[in-house]
Amino acid sequence: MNATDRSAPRRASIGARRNPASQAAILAAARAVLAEEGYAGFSIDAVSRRAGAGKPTIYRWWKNKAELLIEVYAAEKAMVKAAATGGLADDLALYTAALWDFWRDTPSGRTFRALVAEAQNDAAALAALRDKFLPERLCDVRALFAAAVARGEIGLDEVEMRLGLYVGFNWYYVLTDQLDAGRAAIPAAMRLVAAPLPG
Amino acid sequence: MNATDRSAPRRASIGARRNPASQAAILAAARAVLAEEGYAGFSIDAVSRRAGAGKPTIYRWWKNKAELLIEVYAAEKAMVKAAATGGLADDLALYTAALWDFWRDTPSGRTFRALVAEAQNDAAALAALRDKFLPERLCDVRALFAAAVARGEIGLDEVEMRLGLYVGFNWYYVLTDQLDAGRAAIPAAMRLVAAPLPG
DNA sequence: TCCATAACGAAACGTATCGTTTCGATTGGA
DNA sequence: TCCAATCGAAACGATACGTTTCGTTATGGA
Repeated sequence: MNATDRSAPRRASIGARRNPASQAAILAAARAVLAEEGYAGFSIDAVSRRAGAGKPTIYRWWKNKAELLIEVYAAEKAMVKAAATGGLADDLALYTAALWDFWRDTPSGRTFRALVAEAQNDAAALAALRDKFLPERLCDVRALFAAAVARGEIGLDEVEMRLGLYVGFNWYYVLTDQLDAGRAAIPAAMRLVAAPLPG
Repeated sequence: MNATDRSAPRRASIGARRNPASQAAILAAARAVLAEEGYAGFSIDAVSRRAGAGKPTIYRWWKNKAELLIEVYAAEKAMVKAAATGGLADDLALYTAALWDFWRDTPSGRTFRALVAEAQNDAAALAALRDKFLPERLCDVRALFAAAVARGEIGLDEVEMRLGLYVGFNWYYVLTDQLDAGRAAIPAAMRLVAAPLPG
């Protein structure tokens, strides 16, 4: 039983308004639980215990588990930077390698996997993943594609299809926990994603 | 409460051996629960009630939820046939369209999504998905790639990378419940998956 | 200055799930 | 004949969910 590692700091009420320290403590606890136990151990009860916070406090800040997961992911400062070397394939390969490092070196990979799993449980979580989380996360990649369109490398009407291939490639390897094994395939795969349409 | 829709057939013991009728009833019940409620409602208790079977009987046949899920998927007669028109892109496009129909028209899409979600919960489920379920399901697609290698369309050392792109493309659309919206992108995406490596 | 207001953590609620165990009844094979 | 293994039913203890209640705390408006 190491659920009580953090002796509860016992943040008392600061009056008739929500305590930001509670929110921060809950986010940190959620990140820690995900990092140490993965999605299997990620329960509201566990986060509550770890944060020394009451469950009502959690539900006061987040509607459900999925929303908490999304914010945990977002709180992890996205160190994934979009490169711009001039070729879409190289840009994507650099970006993807950085993303996979990010997934491997932070709790974010596990958070992401938890989010996808939660989305299969709960329709609201799926909607949040598809319509809110994903568009935000794909912003940088979309910019790379847009630049390639501007350079005439690919057609504008091909962006969504290429994006589907790109996103799926990432999802497959992270969801099957094969980021290390699949790493070598990144450059060639990105060359295909960026390749001119044959025919 | 429609959990007791099926009035329990009450299959008594048939002696000192397991009753195949129980296995069949459990599989059918599992399929029905998945079809009607999705992964959220897919609990051992629910399947047990629906099948009119005791939970110990379920655990006598299957080690855990993931194994039951895998067999539910396998029991759905795979109507996805591999085509062979002579070109990898066309073969993949035909196969993928059939697979997506299969996912849409049977409980198999939901079963698959449940399996992926379960794999994020349970390490054993992930191992079963990656090392047992996936290789079996990818057999036909691998044959298409192998034929393309034999024809000289693609290199043998590119198969795994292309397979990663192919599988991920499918996963992304089914896991985000966008099979209908993504359908139009199949042919072009498969042309890329089958395209010669540029550079 | 006073006090209604709202958040706080703790605890317990009822419901649900898991995987296991116990039970009496059933039936084939040794 | 009787042992053995299965059957469905029921209950177990543990855990999780999301909610409610409780006594405490301190702010901010009257």
